[in-house]
This record gives sequence, C-alpha cells and structure tokens, in this order.
Amino acid sequence: MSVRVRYAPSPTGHLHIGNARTALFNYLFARSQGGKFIVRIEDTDAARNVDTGIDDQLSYLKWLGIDWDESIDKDGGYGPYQQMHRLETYQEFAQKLLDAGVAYKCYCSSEELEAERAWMKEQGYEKLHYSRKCLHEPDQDKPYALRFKVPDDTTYTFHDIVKGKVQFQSEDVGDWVIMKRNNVPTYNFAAAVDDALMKITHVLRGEDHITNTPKQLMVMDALGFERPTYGHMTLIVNENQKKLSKRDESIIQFIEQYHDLGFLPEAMFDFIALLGFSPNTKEEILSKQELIDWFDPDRLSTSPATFDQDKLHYINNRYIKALDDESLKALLLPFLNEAGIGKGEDDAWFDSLIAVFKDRLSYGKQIVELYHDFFKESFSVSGEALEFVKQDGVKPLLSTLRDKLASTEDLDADTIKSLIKESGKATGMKGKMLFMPTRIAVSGSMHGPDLPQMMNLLGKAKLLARLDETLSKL
RNA sequence: GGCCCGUUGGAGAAGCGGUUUAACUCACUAGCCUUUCACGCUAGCAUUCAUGGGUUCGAAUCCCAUACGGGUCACCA
Repeated sequence: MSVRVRYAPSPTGHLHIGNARTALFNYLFARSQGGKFIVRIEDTDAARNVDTGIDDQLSYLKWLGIDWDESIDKDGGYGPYQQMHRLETYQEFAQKLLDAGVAYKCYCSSEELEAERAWMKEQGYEKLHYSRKCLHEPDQDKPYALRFKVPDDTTYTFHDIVKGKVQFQSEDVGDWVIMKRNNVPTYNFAAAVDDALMKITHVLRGEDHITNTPKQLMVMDALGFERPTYGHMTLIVNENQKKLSKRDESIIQFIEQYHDLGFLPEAMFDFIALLGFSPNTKEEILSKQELIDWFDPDRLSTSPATFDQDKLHYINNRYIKALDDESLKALLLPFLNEAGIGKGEDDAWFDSLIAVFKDRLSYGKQIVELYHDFFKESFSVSGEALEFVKQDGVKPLLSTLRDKLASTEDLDADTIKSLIKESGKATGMKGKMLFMPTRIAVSGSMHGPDLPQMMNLLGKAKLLARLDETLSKL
C-alpha cells in the first residue's frame, strides 16, 4: 500500500515552528517513500479560526519548500480537505455510532459539567471522567452533544514508530464528546474519520497528541476502519526544557518571523529537520533532497528536541556564505533600504558593504546591526586593544599612516593597502605589529572584517577622525 | 493527583548487551596558515552516561526503585 501522510493544521494563526516541523517530517516521510503528502485544514473551532490562517499556513509551508500533493487547492479525490466542508460526513458516521449504541446523547450544559468536575475534584476522585449521567436519559427535545461510550476493560495497544509499544486502558478515558452541541465534530472524532476516509497510512505528529490516540483508535475500531500507523515525535523545548509556548519570548516561534528577519528557507528546512531527528551522517548542512534521502523514521529521537538558537544562526550563516553575490544582495538590500542605510551611495558602495559583512551574518537583517555597530559615531579604544596599541613604535606608525591617508585624493581598498605597507616600511613595523595597531586604531577592535576593504568602506573622514582619537591616547 | 514519556560534556546530539579508553556538530582553548582579521586545517575539551539497587562473564545500553524534568487529562486542536 502506498504511503499517504498528512499535516493537519488548524488555521488559528501563523505557522508555528513546531507545526512546521510536523509538516516537514511528514513531507520527508512521504517523499522518501514515494508517497503522498496531504494538507488537511482542521477548522472545526470557529471561535479560534483566523481569517488569514489558512493562507498563512500554506504560504509559509511553500516558503520553506514544503509542497503538497493534495489539499484545498489540489484535489486528489479524497476531498474536501477542509473539515467544515465535510460536516455531512461526520454526521453520517456519528449517526452510525448512535445507531450502534456506541454513542449517546448528552444534554448536560457546560455549567453542569464544570460543576460536576469541581465536585469530583473536591471529593478527591482520581479520574475526573464524565459521570455518564445521560447514558440512559430518554430522548428529549433539547440540544445535545454526542458522547462516545468508551468500552469497559479494553486495552488499546499500538506500535508507535518512535516510542515503540504504547498501551492505554479504556478506564483511563472518560466518555468523550464526538459531536458538539452545534453539530460540529470534535477534533478526535473528525481526525479519526478523516484519516480513515483519506486512506492515511501513517500519522506522524507531536507527542502532545499521544493521549488522543486511544480515542481515535476506538472510533476507527467502532466504525470498522483500518488503523493507520502512528508515530509521536517528541516536543520541541526551550533551553529550560519547557514545551515551546506561543507566549515564550526567549525563542522566536513563527516561521513568518524568521522570514522577516532574513533567514533562508533552505537553512530553516535543514535546522528544523535536525530538531528531533539525526540523520546517519556526520554532515549537518543538508539540502532538502539530502534530507529526503537520509530520512529514516527509526532515527526520530525519543527525548525532547532542544531548540538551539546558536545552531540555527550557525547553519543560516553557512547558507548565507554559500549564496552568490546577486542573491545575497537581493536578500540584504530590503533591510538596508528599510533602515535608510546608504542613501545616495552607488552600487559599488553597497557591494563592498555586503562583501565586508557577508561572512559574519547570521541572518539578513543583522546587516543593519553590523552597519550601525561599525559606523557608530562614538568610538573608543580600551582594554586589551588599548594595551596593544600602547606598544613601542605604534605612535609613529599611526601618525605616518594618518598623514598618508590625509594627503591621498582617491582612496580605494588597494590604495589603502599600499599606504599601510608604505607606513610599515617607513617606521619599521611589519606583520602583526603593522596590521593590528591599524585595525585597532580604525575599528577599536582586535577582530573584524578584512582590513583594507573595511577601511575603504569607513571613508576618509571617519578614518582620520578615529586615527586622531587613537593617537590622542598614546 | 491519574495516565504516558524523558534524563549522555558548556550547548545540540550519536549510541539499541561486548575492540566505545562514549561518534559528530556548535561553543571554547591552543597550534598551523594568512604580513592583521576572518576563512580553512590540526589538536585539546565526558575514565563516564541523573541516583541507588538488580540481571549478566560483560550495561550508557535490559529490569526495578528514587530524584528531577516534561506531556496529557475540554462541547481546543
């Protein structure tokens, strides 16, 4: 049987990194098996749906390079692919369960249910399950929800792709609602019906769904559907080992934000794929195709995946460095323009700006930060750098260089380089004792980009001002 | 609280009973390269796998307990 997997987001907001990962692994699985990847929209909670939710999900999935075989815009014969367009189907199957006595009408109001739970809690009940109060209620002319009558003494066992054998006792599951009072199915019911009808063979999802599995299994069993294979991936956690919550400020959570910061989709794809999965290769910079080739569900990890921002930056930097000049420029220009950097400068100026900072960029927008850091008005030399520059011979070197720079009309990187060399010759300074003091005097730091290029970019006025400033301390 | 799950270096992680004196990557440190910086290359960085028992000729790897961390218990998905 050919593999069919699905990603089933609810359109409640932006594409979250955790959901993106679920989508990505399903995609990897489908592509590596020559199967189909389906995107199904689970929009049964009207209150939480967001107008742009579907668009947002789909467009950022595309941005990441995750394309699908079937969805709302691409019929594969198993549609509709949006749950609110499938209500008749759910009603039909709910009726079957009702007729079979596997489901029953519940007339309890949410207030009653809440009160019931509160009371049970107070009484010290271990399991806060529905009391089955309505199980034998005669039909009434009142709105009702449909509950699934959970069988007694049944063990639900399934072999989980990542966790191995998993078991749940039916006693641990209370009679749960399958159809809400408004005739809309609940998640567990709709998902089970759809997975079966859409012939989904493998369900790869987050571990937070693992306790939903027995519910979905009992629906499938009751309806005589064949069960898919399940795999529950561990959650993504922050550095405090907490599940990534949408309110967590320490980590950027949404794909859109990474896009906006100038992260590259190929890098994001790579990084996300490494969250909870480790390919059987030493290399970590992997293209989409390589990841498809390496993908193996047996290598999904069983312990939580920690979101390592340093690693993301490293990976993205690697991809940025691999970009050709044109693409890099296309990535960076919008950020520079938006920040008003380089107004009135020519193409060559932008090219050299980009060339100077290319290797140091973790993400596109960082160019703005690096620029401001580099060109800032307040300039000072201190600490280790100041000590270095206080060594013998530095002062004559720097003042020679200063005068040469001041008296040269057209400065460019090559000219600057030869002026540095000349100054070295004239004062007997060479090697590290030539370049390092120069670097410190114009940048204040012992580390930085290529010296002549960077000096050219700084411009004559700033070079002279900084040299004077440094000289005044010697 | 019930039910599930996890715990390997500063960080991310391999490892699935025996040449593992625990891969690889990031970070860090040192050396080489480069007349500086960065890149690149090389080396160093856990005698030990949460703790305590047990099984075994042999355990990070299997079992049990404890501790810690997490997930889940909605007419949300």
